[in-house]
Amino acid sequence: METRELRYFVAVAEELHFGRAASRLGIAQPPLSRAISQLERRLGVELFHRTSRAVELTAPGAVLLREGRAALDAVEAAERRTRRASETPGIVLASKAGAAGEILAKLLSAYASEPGSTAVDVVLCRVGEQEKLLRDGRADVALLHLPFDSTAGFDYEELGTESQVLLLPLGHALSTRSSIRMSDTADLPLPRWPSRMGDYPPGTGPEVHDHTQLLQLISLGRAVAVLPESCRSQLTDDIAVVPVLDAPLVTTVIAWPPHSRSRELAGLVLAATRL
Amino acid sequence: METRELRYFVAVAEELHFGRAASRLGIAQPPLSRAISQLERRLGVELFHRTSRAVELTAPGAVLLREGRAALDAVEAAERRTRRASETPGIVLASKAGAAGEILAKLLSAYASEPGSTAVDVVLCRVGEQEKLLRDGRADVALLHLPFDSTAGFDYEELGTESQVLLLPLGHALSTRSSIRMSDTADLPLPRWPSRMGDYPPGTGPEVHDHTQLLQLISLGRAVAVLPESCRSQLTDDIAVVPVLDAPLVTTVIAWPPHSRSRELAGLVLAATRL
DNA sequence: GCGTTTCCATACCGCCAAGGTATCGCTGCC
DNA sequence: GGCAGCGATACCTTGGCGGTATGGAAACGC
Repeated sequence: METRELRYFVAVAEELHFGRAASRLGIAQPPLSRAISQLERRLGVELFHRTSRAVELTAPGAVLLREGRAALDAVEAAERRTRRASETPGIVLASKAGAAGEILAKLLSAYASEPGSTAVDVVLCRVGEQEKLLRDGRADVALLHLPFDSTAGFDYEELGTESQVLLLPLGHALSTRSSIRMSDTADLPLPRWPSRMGDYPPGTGPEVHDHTQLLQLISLGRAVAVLPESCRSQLTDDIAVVPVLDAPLVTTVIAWPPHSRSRELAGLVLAATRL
Repeated sequence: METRELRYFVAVAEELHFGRAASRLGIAQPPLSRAISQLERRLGVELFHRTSRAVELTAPGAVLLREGRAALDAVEAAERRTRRASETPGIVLASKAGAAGEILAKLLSAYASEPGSTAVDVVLCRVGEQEKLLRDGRADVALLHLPFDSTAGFDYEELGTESQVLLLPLGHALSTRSSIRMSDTADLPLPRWPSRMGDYPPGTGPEVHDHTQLLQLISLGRAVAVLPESCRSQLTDDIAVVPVLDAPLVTTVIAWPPHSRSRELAGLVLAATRL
């Protein structure tokens, strides 16, 4: 199977519409139809149920969508990492924007002072995107937060565990409590994280993509949030903090793709575990 | 990058010889030369240092070899799993030949008696090959033994831990001891496992690929081995068993690729953890 | 019920690029 | 210096990829 065929298949599987998929791919619709049926013939598998009115995935088609996306990410990663290996040396670290600020700063300065360390580019991404960056080669290593992010398919080391606190706009009814329980947050406007990635509890409040955004919404009284207590260091004084007694503990981990074991990466991981 | 280009590159990188790589690929040498230099031009990266006498990988070339192999495995896995999804339903489980016999039998019968279970094909492979099978889609799930096999890139559940014993031909000087230490095995002909995969301690004895082979060599007095104690159940009576006090504990785990979460697989894993 | 629209499949054509053969050019060796 | 080994280059042929035009089936409107 060629990556071109896979890209075509994924486009059709995502759009469920040959015309739209074709224009997304920048080709005409007939060659796309042909390419797909050729792929089906070569695999000996029917990938789509199609009537002239609707296109839908078959069960094997769904398998190919899952596996094919992973394969395309792997190919993309190979290409990107090869290019990077020939250009500027250095490591790309992905982290959620606004999260892990303290530990990230400490890690960077600790690693920088090691002998033989290289440059570390930091990519601040949206919540849950670190996995994708790591998978498609845009990043070499990432800071994740269990149990929200998934370490599926990566090697990792745990860096620390912390409890969570509730962030409220100053003056909120609960802001004077010395502690609360998760059940107290049931009716509060907790943020809705993008559902595609990560495993964040669903909220009823506004949709947010990163912590900076979230903190601003809390200040404005439009949201509240349960976050790891290390976020205290970045709070403005118009946000109140209340410990949540029974929130799940959050573990910060440093994760990397299992086959990439460069010396630089090993040094960074070592520096991280020594924090 | 197309998978064809990747396959060509990997062939040349492994052979370090355009002629041999070309014949391995079933094409003539000139198109291969052209394809590689075209790949280099498109990537903007020199992948090989070549003189008319020798071909060797550059640093970025080594990166592409590592990442490219993983990518090709992922593509192959996508293809194979799609084909399998359309044919016979069922799960393919990989296990080392001759190892994990007892736990494997228990697992199969436990899962088979569950409601809604499907057929499980068992692939007995050489030591250390389970990872490769899991990675390229020939298997859906595997039994691994830590700390020898690597779970890198897989999800897994631990099934049990056991200590190790030394297997000796009957009549060997050490066979009457009630226990020994690793240091006592220093001069013994421990087997040499294929070094490509897994993390087995290097031995000085004959080269072996699976446990059946190994047991036979022990009977013949040509080797001794340190194995998990559950192997006792398969021993013939011409092999003596001595506990090794300070050998590393062996953990049997059931592992699967992180993105494949079918209901059947979940059932098998659940049955395994309940053993 | 018939025209219309919407989509995917088919037919046909042109062109690029992949593969083959022949040969060159460099290098190390007898 | 002749020769053998090996990668690069030159040149040709062709398969297949992409494009346009069109067919044909299904839903929809009036």
